[in-house]
Amino acid sequence: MIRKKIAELIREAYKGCKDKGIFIYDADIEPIVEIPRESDFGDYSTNIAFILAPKLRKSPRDIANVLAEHIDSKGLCEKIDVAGKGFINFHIKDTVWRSGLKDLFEKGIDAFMPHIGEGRRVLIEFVSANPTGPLHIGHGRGAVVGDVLANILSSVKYDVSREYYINDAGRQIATLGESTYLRLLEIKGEKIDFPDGLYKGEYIKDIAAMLIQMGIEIPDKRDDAIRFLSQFSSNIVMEGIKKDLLDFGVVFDSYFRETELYQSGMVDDTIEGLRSRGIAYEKDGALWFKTGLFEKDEDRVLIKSDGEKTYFASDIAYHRNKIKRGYDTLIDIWGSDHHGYIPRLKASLEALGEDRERLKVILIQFVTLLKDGKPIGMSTRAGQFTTLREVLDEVGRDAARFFFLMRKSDAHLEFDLDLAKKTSNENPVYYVQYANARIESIFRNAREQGILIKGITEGTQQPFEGVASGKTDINIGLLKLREEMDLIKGIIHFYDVIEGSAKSLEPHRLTFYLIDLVGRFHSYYNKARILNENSELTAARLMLLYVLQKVIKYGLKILGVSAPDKM
RNA sequence: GCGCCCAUAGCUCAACUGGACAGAGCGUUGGACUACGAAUCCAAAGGUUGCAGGUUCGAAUCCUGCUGGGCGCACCA
Repeated sequence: MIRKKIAELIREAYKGCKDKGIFIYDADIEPIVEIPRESDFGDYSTNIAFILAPKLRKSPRDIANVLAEHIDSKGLCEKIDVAGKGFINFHIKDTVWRSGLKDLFEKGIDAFMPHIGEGRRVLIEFVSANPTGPLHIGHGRGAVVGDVLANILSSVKYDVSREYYINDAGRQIATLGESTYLRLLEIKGEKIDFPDGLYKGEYIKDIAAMLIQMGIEIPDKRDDAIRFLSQFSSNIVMEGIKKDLLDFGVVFDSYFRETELYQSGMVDDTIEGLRSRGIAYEKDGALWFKTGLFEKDEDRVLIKSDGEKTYFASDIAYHRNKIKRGYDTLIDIWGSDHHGYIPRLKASLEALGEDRERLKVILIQFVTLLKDGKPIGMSTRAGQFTTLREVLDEVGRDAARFFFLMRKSDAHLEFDLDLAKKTSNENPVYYVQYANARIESIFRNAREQGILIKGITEGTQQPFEGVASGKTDINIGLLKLREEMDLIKGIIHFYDVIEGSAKSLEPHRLTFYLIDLVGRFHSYYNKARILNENSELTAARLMLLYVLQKVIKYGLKILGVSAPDKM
């Protein structure tokens, strides 16, 4: 909120200088306003003088001085000074921070959310694991990143949909059917030599056993049986996946099936479009896509010489379909091992006459599970992968989600099972949740002490009406400890964090913010008493905690982590 | 061989996308509860940001070349 105003002040000052003929450079400026590391450098700072220096042919320091003189802070700033070689530092008045707090108290958190996504539709496609086996830990990471990103984008008013793409047309499903078939024969007493390339997980045996238990008849002919079992097994597996996701707090708006693309003719249609534009050509009996027209990449096959279409073909059709459904931005969340696929998919969008930048791919790096300080290997083939379900059962949803959000997604993640399980100070999840519980506890004590607090409930705008002294007005001017100011500033930074997180598509920023925010609270708590002899001061401090708790809960809600009142 | 990603305190990671003296947590050492929850707080120690160059007012961040790790490069999915 304040940050934007600072940027505006700089723009105005710049314009003033331009109008006066002090600066002879016509272009508009987009000043970068940041929060300096050192508190001595003020609350906000800009490097605009450095940017302008080469254009104005003056020293940054001179430009900063002139600009600073022309900034009318409109009562926002205590002082504005020029430091270093040309930074302009803004020291915001404490009263401004406090009234920001009061605004949040009176109008609620939502009222000040930046509406940067207004009127824009986003489709986030994630997880999209083939229904051939249970979700493993890597899928879990992608699931959380996608889910939280969707929450973040929603909070800044994007119209967001979550979609799961089911590859149910390819060979993998047939392989699944074949695997089930063999297990079935095995249960019936046949000696089976299980070939490589089939799925060997225990869950296949479970499915086979289930078939027998339910007395389901399968077709006699092997091919028919496998076809039947493919469908049956993948449906069972898909149900399991949905259940895991649900328990993980991830719910999709839609499931899109690859077979639908074929049945509706969208794949053929798309291929025909590419062919007629001369972007697809035949060679060696196959149909190729001219990736080379758009990327430094090899041409790729759309239709194999045996007439079968590749995944690439259906993926193009799928993304075209997404655009047709009216989404402005397409976000795909993939495992990082698919990175090589990005150029050709973007190229295909371009080939279809779309803006390739509409597609944003977020890569999720691998997760290494640690137990007793040692990595646990995982291989789907060998059937000893570590499933999301196991991790969920082991450490719980809150810890699992939080841990996945503690790294930026394109970095490897070491997931320490033992640490995530600990209910101790080493576990950052509890650090944040504890703050909320602590605040709640203070509210409980306040009530017990007879400090009149009217409904600390959502939607009530004046929760502290009639605090002890009988006053309804809260004197926020009493909040002047350094720790109180740090906390207030932290609260107001929330909006910058959300916006930054939404623009960069980086959910982990919110996690770090929350840890930092509650750290400020814990320090404050140890420094000052909330409930004290001075009833006015008590009221002011309770109000501060009230708003703080709202922000913590809001943040945790976005992360999909619970905020228990007692723990 | 070509391409993408990563390398930051003993460990796990940040650093607002090029900003000012590189920050947290864990671990180590020392301190703070007979009033609001010690799942907390305060303090100290800990760094040539893998190496070598370059770009500029300024580089962990951008460019080049190495070293070491991950992943891609199918008429597979």
